[in-house]
Amino acid sequence: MSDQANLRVQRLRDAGYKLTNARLTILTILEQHGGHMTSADVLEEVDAVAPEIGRASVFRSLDLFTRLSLIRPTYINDSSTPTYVLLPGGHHHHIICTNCDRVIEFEDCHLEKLEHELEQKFRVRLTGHLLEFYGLCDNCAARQPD
Amino acid sequence: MSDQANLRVQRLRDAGYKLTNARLTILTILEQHGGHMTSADVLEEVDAVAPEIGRASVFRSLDLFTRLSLIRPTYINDSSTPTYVLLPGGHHHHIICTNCDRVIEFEDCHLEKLEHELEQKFRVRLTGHLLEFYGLCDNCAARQPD
DNA sequence: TTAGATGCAAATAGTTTGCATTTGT
DNA sequence: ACAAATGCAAACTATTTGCATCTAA
Repeated sequence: MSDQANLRVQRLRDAGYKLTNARLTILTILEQHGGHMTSADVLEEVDAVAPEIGRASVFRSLDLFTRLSLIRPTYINDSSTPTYVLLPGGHHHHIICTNCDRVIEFEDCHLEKLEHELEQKFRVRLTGHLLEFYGLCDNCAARQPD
Repeated sequence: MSDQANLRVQRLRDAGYKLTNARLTILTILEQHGGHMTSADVLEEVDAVAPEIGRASVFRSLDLFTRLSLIRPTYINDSSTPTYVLLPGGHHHHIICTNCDRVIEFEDCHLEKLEHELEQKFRVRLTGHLLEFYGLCDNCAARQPD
């Protein structure tokens, strides 16, 4: 198990939740897929790997992980179904083409400073963030000039 | 009609879409509510203001506006239902409490530079962005110490 | 030991589709 | 004039709930 994965398991424990087979399986699946899966993707993979785990548990786990800021639902594709994104300790940001739904990932910085400022200003405790830019990818931009 | 609103209408026209009553009504509703509405909120308001507009048109319009980067669906509350956020010309960012779902908005900067860098690096044409931080708000942080 | 989590299947939303009709340009 | 968009209602799909059973701590 990767360090990142251990960290997530730790967060589960720390928050007082049980480390069940369902939760561990789903977390592992998310990690293995690079952390970009729709709920349907997860359901399908769970069915393939551990068919004894029920639909409901998948949704319950995804909800829990979201509350713990381990993952974040976001609308990437056709909308209507969320894509869950792993929120790593580090950075994870998107450029989403609003025409063809292509996703470009990029590493970014400059946000740690802002994060600290916000924590002080609003007295919050921040555990993750997601930055998304929207627009046209190179292909779509070329085909659709002003 | 505000300048911002005019701008949005302009974007619709420019993209070659008709300026129908349904679209205009829905856009107006979004503007009037400060740009933070779930699909259910919009449906309800449409029903109150212009009951002749059908459900389907509401969803079709929200999809269109999303493709045009006028709005963005995001998971703010209980998940499962999207909240649509107006993407203004300016800034509009969130801190979302993953415990009580409170949303704190903040103005931000430092992103224009990054936006330009990304446009050049990936040859994309960006039209909007959304930055969200996740964690515990002051209330929830106080009640849930390490 | 026992509160918390699970799996199942049925119920509930939320969203999309097909098509005849209407509307903006 | 006519392609594009609408409204309706029915079809679909994704998600949630209730409850008896099981399990991690």
